[in-house]
Amino acid sequence: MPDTLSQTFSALADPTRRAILARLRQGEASVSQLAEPFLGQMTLPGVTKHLKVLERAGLVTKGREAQWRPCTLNAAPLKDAAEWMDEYRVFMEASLDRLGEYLKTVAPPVRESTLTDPPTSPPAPFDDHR
Amino acid sequence: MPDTLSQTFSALADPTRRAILARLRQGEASVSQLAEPFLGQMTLPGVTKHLKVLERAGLVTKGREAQWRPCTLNAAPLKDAAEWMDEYRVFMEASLDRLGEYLKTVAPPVRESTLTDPPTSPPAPFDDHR
DNA sequence: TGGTTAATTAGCTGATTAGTATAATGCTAA
DNA sequence: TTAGCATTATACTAATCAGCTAATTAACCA
Repeated sequence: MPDTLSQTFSALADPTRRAILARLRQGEASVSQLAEPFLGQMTLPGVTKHLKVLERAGLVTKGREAQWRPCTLNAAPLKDAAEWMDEYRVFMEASLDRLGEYLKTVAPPVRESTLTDPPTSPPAPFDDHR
Repeated sequence: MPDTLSQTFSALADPTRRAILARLRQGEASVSQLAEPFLGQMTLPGVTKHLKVLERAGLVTKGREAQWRPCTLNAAPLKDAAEWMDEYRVFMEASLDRLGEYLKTVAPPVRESTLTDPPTSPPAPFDDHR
């Protein structure tokens, strides 16, 4: 019984599923419409399974229209994921700063604009064990 | 051979691993320090495995300090994930707007501040198949 | 040298996942 | 009522994952 956030991240951890979500940004689509780009590499039941994962994660909602199941994007669960990530925003910058420092030691500076700020998160000392 | 983004999301799809990352925001920590909060529910080798997943995803770097392996957070891979999510920002809002609309039909409005804007992404019509 | 601590490896189990092929369901239209 | 399309269900395989115990490596200290 995985928590919601894990289910969301898990659903996103597959390129086929991410492509389906990207396709749904352009609007509703039926299952076979969604499957069409993948039918070279995957069968229709395969796509159905991926859709079920997205559905379980609440990222896709399936309607009914005669024999079609128009699927729509529901990005609400992404909100939680994005909020979780926001906590790491400052560390993303810090990592890039570190990367910048590293590059400066390897290659001559190539006229970067703003790489001058002090590191945003001073590393805490490693206080041995216990 | 999963792509980088899938590896990142996959690594995040576990509460233990997310807790480890959260812990590392406060600075370096040894493996046993990281394991300590989980030792009630999990053994040390279990934590080592989770750390290996995080390491493979590039989210954690392990150093050497005598018999300890001080682990540090590397949030750089999160940058890509965050950028991927940014494409869905507008749809997160749209979902919330839809939620707001729905709530308005169910309960009397409870003095919400700004819930007045038109939907940010007009739903595209479902053009049957083909 | 031997003992202790930190961490990993190896080998196992059970659960989950991604994929397949084929069969079944449900709807529309002739 | 039957044919045909869209979708899902079933049943199977192979691979991966999360967890365990027990054993091993590696470093320190006395």
